[in-house]
Amino acid sequence: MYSTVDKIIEVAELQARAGGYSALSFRVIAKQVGIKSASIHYHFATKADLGVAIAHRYTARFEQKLLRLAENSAQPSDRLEGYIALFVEALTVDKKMCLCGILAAENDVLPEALQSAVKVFFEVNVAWLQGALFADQPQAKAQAFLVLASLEGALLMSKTMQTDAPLQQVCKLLRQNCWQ
Amino acid sequence: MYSTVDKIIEVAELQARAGGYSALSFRVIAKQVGIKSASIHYHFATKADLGVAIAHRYTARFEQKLLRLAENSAQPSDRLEGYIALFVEALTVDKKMCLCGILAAENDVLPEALQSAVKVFFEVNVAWLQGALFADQPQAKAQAFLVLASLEGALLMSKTMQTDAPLQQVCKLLRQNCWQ
DNA sequence: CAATGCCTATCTTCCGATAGGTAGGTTGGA
DNA sequence: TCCAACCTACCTATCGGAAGATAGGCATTG
Repeated sequence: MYSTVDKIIEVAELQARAGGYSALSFRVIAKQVGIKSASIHYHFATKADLGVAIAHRYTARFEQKLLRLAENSAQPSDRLEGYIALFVEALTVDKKMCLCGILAAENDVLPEALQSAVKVFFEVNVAWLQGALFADQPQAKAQAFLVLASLEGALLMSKTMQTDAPLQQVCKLLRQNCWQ
Repeated sequence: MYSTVDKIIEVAELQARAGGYSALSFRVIAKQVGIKSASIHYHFATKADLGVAIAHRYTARFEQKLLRLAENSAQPSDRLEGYIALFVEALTVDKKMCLCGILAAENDVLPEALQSAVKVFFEVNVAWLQGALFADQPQAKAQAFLVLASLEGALLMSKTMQTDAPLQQVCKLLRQNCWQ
């Protein structure tokens, strides 16, 4: 079904989305995958390599969803709804942070290659929001920043405050204010 | 001048604001303070105790600033400006994250007492924003969530993207949209 | 036969934590 | 006034464990 590499990345991503890069443990990942920790080094030479692989896969998946979203929804408001759903699902279904949100918080102690990978995630999102939601608007980029920042921040707050309220309320205001 | 305890908390806070709770190291803190790592245990029995102490001091300081801000500014728009400045300073002066922003990201792997301390920080901020900025407005709480979430998120993005732009643009939109 | 994909065993380094010691200051009773 | 008891604020030395990483071995597969 899934290759060992895929399983490693999958397990590692869930772990990173709970505790960040520093919470990644080869031994814990190995136990969950059903192999030995030394075997992970066969697929990923260093922990930094594993981190970058997780971020790349996460970003690629996100990009695919954005692509489909733009295809299936012509109206900016529908696209916003779809975009919001990505973050709401992270909280309610996975009950986890956005991977790149949590990695961004650790930025200062991340390997350089991983910092770059996280940066790409944000650039991709901002570019998409700018083009697919706010095209032709004078402050398109600022709007894009606001949508992404408020969703990432609301995710943080909802996790910590143990209630969906921050994310739900932020989404509500985004829907109201984005094109009034 | 400063007591050893104060120095420990100060150094630890800076460390936590760079790499989070898991990046706190008794040995590194001790070296910077000029004592031995075992001595920290005299003041803080466990790492969790130290973490809680940092969060408490951080929240207390923040509360004092909010209090002064409400005293010195009567207009909501002036208060927003002062509130925004707190986050802009964190990025441009300290070049660090908001402590509770970064701790919130690690929420799932934090000691329970520290989770609660971080939660209090958010509650304090939301309550202040709600009362001091959006009093009498129908969606006061939602507005408060949006301001705090977008600032925390923008801080994350600006650190990662290595440019002030996200935070600056988000601030600009907050100023424009909060009471239009 | 060689490459693939795992294994065991082990290394060094770092971690938080503990035990026990000590210098210096404070306090209280004779 | 003096001495003993105690407290404060460190110290040295060490513990057990977990971390990432490496070397080398051993099946399976093409």
